[in-house]
Amino acid sequence: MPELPDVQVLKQYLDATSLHQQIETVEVHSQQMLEGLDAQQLRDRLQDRAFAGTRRHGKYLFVELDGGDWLVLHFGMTGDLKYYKNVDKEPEYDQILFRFANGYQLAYIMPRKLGEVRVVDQPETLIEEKELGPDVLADDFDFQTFRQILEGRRGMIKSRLMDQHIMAGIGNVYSDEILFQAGVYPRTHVKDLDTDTLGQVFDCMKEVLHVAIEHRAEPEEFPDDYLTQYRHSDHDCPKCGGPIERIEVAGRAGYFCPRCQKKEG
DNA sequence: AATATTGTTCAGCA
DNA sequence: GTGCTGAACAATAT
Repeated sequence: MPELPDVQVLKQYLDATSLHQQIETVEVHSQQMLEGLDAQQLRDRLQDRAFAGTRRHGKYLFVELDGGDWLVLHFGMTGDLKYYKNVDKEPEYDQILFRFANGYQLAYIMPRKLGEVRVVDQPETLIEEKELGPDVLADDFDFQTFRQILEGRRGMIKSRLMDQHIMAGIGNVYSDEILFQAGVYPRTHVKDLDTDTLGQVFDCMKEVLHVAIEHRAEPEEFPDDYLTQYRHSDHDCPKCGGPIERIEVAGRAGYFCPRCQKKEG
């Protein structure tokens, strides 16, 4: 479930393993995720160059090439990265392989092939093209910004949190966790949230995302009162012990506790 | 064997 | 313009 925290962990992983090594070749097992260029063109753009650094915006990871271009990686719903040397460590569903001069390789893993890989001149090019809102963990994304973005907007808070066009990074799973920690019913309309409650949502958003990153985005390691690791089982609410309910919001399954998340704002 | 997932995009509609 | 719904995309686990 690569949402912001997952992508941030992947960024740290790539930083720790794959920077400043000469790329010998790029092996493309499926072209399906390539956007705007084919396998040969991708190889030509990357060969004999090195990854120089990374940036993240929302759920997108940007990898700077030492020649100036940027590789864009989106992980869809099932994407992952793995850095390894020996064939016995080779992961399944490695759709694109970046082979380095030191014998190691970085695999772009994507079992369900709904991802995106491309090359742009600047991250801003992609951000503008996709019309992405500001990254919710950016330093200048403060409560003022959050409130202004939501001001005058219609619809339900869960939908707006997941709207990449107004703010980027939050998906289905973390929107549920944020609203659970904030004690806000997912279907509450934005216009019905008073300033205090909105502040609560904002604080929980920053908190949940930071905590998730600290725990390497692995739900099993999250604090005991987090909902994420229980959202699929028939587990009771980790805060009050009551039953967890499932609802449809914006065409997706949302999980919440009716006792802890009251319907008024 | 049908169904639920996960994110993005787009068409159609209120 | 805004937002919702449903479909499409892929492939797997249950």
